[in-house]
Amino acid sequence: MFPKATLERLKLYHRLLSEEKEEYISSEEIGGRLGIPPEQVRKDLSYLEYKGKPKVGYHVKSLLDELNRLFGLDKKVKVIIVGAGNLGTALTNYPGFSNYNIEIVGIFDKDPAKIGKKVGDLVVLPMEYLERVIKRFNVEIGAICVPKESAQEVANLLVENGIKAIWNFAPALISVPEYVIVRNEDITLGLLSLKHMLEVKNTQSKQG
Amino acid sequence: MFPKATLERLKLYHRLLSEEKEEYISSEEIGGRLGIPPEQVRKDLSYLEYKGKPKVGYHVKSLLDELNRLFGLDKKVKVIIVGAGNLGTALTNYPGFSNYNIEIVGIFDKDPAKIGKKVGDLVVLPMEYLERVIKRFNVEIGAICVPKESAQEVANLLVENGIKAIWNFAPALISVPEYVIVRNEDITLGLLSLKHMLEVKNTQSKQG
DNA sequence: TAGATTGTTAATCGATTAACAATC
DNA sequence: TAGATTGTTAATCGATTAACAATC
Repeated sequence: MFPKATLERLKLYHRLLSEEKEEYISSEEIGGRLGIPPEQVRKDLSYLEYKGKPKVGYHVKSLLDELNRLFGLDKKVKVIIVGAGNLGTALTNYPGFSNYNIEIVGIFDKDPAKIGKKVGDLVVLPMEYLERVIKRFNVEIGAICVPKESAQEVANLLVENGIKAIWNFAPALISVPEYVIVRNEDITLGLLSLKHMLEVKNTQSKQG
Repeated sequence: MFPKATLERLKLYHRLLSEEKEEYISSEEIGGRLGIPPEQVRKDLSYLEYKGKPKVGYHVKSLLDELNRLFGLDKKVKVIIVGAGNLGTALTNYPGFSNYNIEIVGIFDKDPAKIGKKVGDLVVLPMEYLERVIKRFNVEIGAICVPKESAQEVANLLVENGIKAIWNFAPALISVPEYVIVRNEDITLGLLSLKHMLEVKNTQSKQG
């Protein structure tokens, strides 16, 4: 397939194109807005089936369609969320997901105080309902929004019940069988990057 | 300095070492747990001042100290959060931040219904207090937890008030002067990765 | 000492950049 | 047609891997 780095940039192009109002866009324009050299943009897009038009640029809608297909956005995917704390609630209520053709069909918690509470259109269910909901709605993705101490336990439960991919928001390493996809969204890693950049900048300004 | 890819892995080593109970750890062990070849681990660690001991491995505490210094975790940094919705609340209440030597000193919202509400030990303040809090506490990082429509507006406000780094949780591109550091935590990009991996796996299993 | 593990140099691989040809 | 922009090939650069020397 294409380079890992290219895939990362294709995600950025996708976001940019989703908000683009013009009919055509050039590699110069895309690159300029994202801070990426236009040659790189063209190279990246050359991996796709869709071809741009010399002198005109890339047809936004066609290119977006191609990227949607690539990212599987043309197929609906069901998601459940485990953990009805602030993060799980934020995720459930996130307004942008409809654009990505995913549907949140359940939110779970083990805390009796949270069970029965309404979160958006959903009602927080006890963990015992996990299996039923996964099977009934054919859920493919499970999001882990529990404290890191319970992350592995929840991961095991999701795997046992046939979930295909885990979206892990807990700042913890989880181990799963190799056939299960894991995507980690550990904000503490982001924080390390930020602090590092601040640190580098501070020491540079002292030296320079 | 060292490669960008190395820095990313150093963050993973940092997280792993923070939870390690043994006194020494080998590159084999680190790599095994993170799915990284041990040669790569040694190469990465060779960029640091700290040296491991042949036949013994790396002294966990010393290595962690070195990484803490590298990431600027030995210096306290103040953070404010703009947006007191579920995400801003989740971030404010996040229990792990004390380990990273950051302190959340304020949470802001423009919604009168949210102002005055308690979030952890803090009280949600109106936007007018932003400047005062930033100056008073010498705040370096501002986290944007508002809907994407307001993200740029908030970013401008933060920049005007002298914030050094922006931690952007809104799924939007924001533009800031080049001297301001931006770290984007756009979960919609993570979602694209997940859907792509599912898509690839599904088409592979159909073909294979 | 022998053996295990780190550290480093060289070789390979992959990604980016530059140059230019193709094309509308 | 001339000019602008894409697409592609080749050259460069950077990161990973392999091999092995250093060392406790």
